[in-house]
Amino acid sequence: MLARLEAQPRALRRGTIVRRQHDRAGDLFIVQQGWLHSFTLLGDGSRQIVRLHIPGDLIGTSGTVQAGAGESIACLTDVSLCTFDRAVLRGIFVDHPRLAALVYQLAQADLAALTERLASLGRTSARARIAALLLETIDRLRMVTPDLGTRFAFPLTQEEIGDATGLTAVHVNRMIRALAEDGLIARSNATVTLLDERRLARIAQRAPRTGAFDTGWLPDPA
Amino acid sequence: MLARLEAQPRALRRGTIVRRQHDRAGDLFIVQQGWLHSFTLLGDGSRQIVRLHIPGDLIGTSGTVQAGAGESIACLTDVSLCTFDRAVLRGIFVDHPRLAALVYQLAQADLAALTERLASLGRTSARARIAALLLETIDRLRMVTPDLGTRFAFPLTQEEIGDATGLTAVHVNRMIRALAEDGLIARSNATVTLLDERRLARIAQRAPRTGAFDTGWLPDPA
DNA sequence: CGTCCTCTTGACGGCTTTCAATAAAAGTGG
DNA sequence: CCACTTTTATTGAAAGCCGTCAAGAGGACG
Repeated sequence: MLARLEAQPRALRRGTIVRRQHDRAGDLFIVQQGWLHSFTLLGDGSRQIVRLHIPGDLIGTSGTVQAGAGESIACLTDVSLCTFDRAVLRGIFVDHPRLAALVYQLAQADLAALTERLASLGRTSARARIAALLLETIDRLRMVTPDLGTRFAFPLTQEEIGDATGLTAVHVNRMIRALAEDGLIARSNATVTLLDERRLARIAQRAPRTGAFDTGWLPDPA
Repeated sequence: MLARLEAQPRALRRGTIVRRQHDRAGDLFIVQQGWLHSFTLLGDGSRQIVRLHIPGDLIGTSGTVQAGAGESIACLTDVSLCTFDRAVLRGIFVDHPRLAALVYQLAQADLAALTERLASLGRTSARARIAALLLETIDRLRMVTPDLGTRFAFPLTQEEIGDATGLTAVHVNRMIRALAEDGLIARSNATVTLLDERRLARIAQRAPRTGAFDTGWLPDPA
């Protein structure tokens, strides 16, 4: 069933807008390669990046509630994307209850991530927000690549980092630079190395991570 | 099926903590009366209120992903709460696919709400955040009470409003007071009246609201 | 009737934004 | 592979929004 969803990938260039806020949005996507971000535009034109998407993510699910998408989705890098209609979701809910419950768990995981980001934007300093963004990102990458070290590609401009953390690009620059001077991170090209995750976590005011998905309550495999 | 979930309500006093962050959390709740809020505590002790819960809400769903709850839940007023085990959810996914899809839509609606709040905290002023909180609240109340006017009970202290909007209680006071002086809202006791929703929406930098739930893709009723 | 919580107000300081200018890097077309 | 353009990164100075600190008033509750 899952394999069927990942048929016919589509190739998209960096900068491509996959979906625009308020578009009719019946499609879902699975990211096969590359990074994307979903974002909202406010009345004054400012942008808030809500979520980063990496390979393996199921995205575009907001179209399952209301016909109009609540957020835009765009490519941060060149991307390979698999598309399917939300009618396929119906089939999953009808014929594959365990898989449906897993999809539900994905939504709950997204909620948990947004919860954490909300606390970061609402209650922590610029320095803390950037540390939190880096830690969240490496954590997510490690779910896909468990043997990932402390170094990873991070294809965001400082302006995009600002839009993700609620800061200006100028201040992002100062804070990143300060983190580097303090020996907490190192940068080269679009790659970041976390030199002291323990201390970064403290700076980010991070609550201790909880473990893996709990599949105990799920329906039995069909 | 739904009626079965709302059996045996439990009465809780204002201030009661229903669930604590990192607790084992297998239960779900449906709010029958009263308001609650879910929140996270950060490393430095500051609090971020993530979500307000009103009668009709299905809450505590984060426990369906990981054994440890990611957020705490507490009562803002005296509350009447219906509890059921998440094993019941399994039954829904197996035997009631349409209902399961509706539960999934609820999670997506929560995601959309959090998305909007994230943009509010990340990209708007103190004045805008408070306007946004009031508008979001009245919109949600209207989903349950369509004939609600412009006046509603709002049982949050200014400190709690601050924790919801990422501001200090002192500054919340100044902004609320300013909104009242500008003829945008009126207050008495724990009740708020929105005097000019159009202008409030502009101040809040709000994206235009999208319509009702789209149930077109859902499985047919059993 | 006292205590605690909540609301209110003023002064001051700091973190972040804004404005502006330059350097460096990346992308483009010849 | 080289000019040229556009994007991105970097740095400084000044202003502003919001936080912190402090103190007092009003209400709720026991």
